[in-house]
Amino acid sequence: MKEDRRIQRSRDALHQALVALVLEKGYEAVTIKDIVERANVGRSTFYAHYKSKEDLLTNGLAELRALLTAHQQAALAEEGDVGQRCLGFSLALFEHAQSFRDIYRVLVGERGSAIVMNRMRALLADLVSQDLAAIAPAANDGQIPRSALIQFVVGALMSVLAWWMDRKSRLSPAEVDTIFRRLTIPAIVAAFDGPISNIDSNAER
Amino acid sequence: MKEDRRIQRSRDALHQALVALVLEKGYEAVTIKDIVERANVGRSTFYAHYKSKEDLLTNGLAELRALLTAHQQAALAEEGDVGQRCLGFSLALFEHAQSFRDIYRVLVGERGSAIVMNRMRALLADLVSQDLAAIAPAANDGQIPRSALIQFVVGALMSVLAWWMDRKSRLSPAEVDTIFRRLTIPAIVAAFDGPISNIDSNAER
DNA sequence: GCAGTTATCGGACACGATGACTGATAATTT
DNA sequence: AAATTATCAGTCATCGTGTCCGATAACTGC
Repeated sequence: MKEDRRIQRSRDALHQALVALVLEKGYEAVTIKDIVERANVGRSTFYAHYKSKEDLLTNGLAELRALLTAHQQAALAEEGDVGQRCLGFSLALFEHAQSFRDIYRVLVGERGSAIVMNRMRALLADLVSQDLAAIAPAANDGQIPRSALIQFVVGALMSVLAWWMDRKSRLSPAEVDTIFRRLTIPAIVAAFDGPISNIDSNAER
Repeated sequence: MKEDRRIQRSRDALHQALVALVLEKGYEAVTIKDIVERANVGRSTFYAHYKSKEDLLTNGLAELRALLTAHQQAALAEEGDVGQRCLGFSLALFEHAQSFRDIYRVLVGERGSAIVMNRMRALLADLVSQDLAAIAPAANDGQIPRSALIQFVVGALMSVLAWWMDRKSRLSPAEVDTIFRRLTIPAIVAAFDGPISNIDSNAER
């Protein structure tokens, strides 16, 4: 027995309505009344499926998570030197972001909410954490706590992503990815290296 | 004629109540009723001073802005090589954050609000922008847009700050600052350098 | 197709937060 | 001491939330 078609239609409509409305007014300002009116479903129907506005959001994020982890696994499986495999999912992320620009602006951009962004942050932190674990399994980081490095990378990633989304820059996903990697990889390398006394003389290994 | 002492008392009480409540429940969950009850202030009094919850918040942020810009100006005025002047305000920021841990957890941490964090982000972006302008006045960045670099640094800074605040890590401001700089400075250097083909051979200048 | 299941609808309800308004009271300033 | 004015308590209309119900429609499995 498949899932009732009515259920799919309602859920889809609600998800789409949420995204559209958050882009217009911001997450906090969106009311459930707004959502059900935009989705053209009855009020009770909403509560039949989701407990609250946040519940609806959480549900929508599940798909994204699955998609990104799949991309990451694929990237990790491929061959290449550390500089290529490290953060291997970033290009896929930027490409995915371009395809679903609207959703991503809600996830990382100015119009997002603390709740949404925290969810996204946690999701990316998982990815980065696994990625770093695959690159440098041991924990002999050069005095820099692993968790700090993870948060650093996630923050940088979300910032670059938000920067790209909010401005109308015509950069391609590959170009943005290049920017991100050129900035981030040196930081990761520096984290794994020993102490650095000066900037001008870096990476003598 | 100075400002009425009753006004100061009311405003102070409201500010303190807001900070305390946000730390307990998160910004969104705090109601005006909560605030006036905690502050022991009449409901109408709140509306006599502030238009809304956000208005109260904005008012509180003004002081912080003044304090941080002052710190930055002082740091920029001092002498030293690029590695020292660059992001010279960061240590002051971390020290300030330790002194006002409660407030900063609202500003950058998990319990903060999108509104507050966006304000904080804009504030830091101004500081970083001026800082980078002082270091590298021209705009011949190595293919990396200046605005992207600014957002990158701000995101990294807020992430490290949030990481430090949210965990109970006993690190001193100086230690956190070292972590932040060791990660960020290489990224900035890489941004100003020419194209890099590989990670292992970077900074050949 | 038909019968049984079930999602949806729309209305009603209680509840809590908001923001504005009032007159009386108390504190402060000059 | 007198004039000013911030504060208080209370009231009011409005809005969003979350829940419940019966009636109606749509869907599924046979």
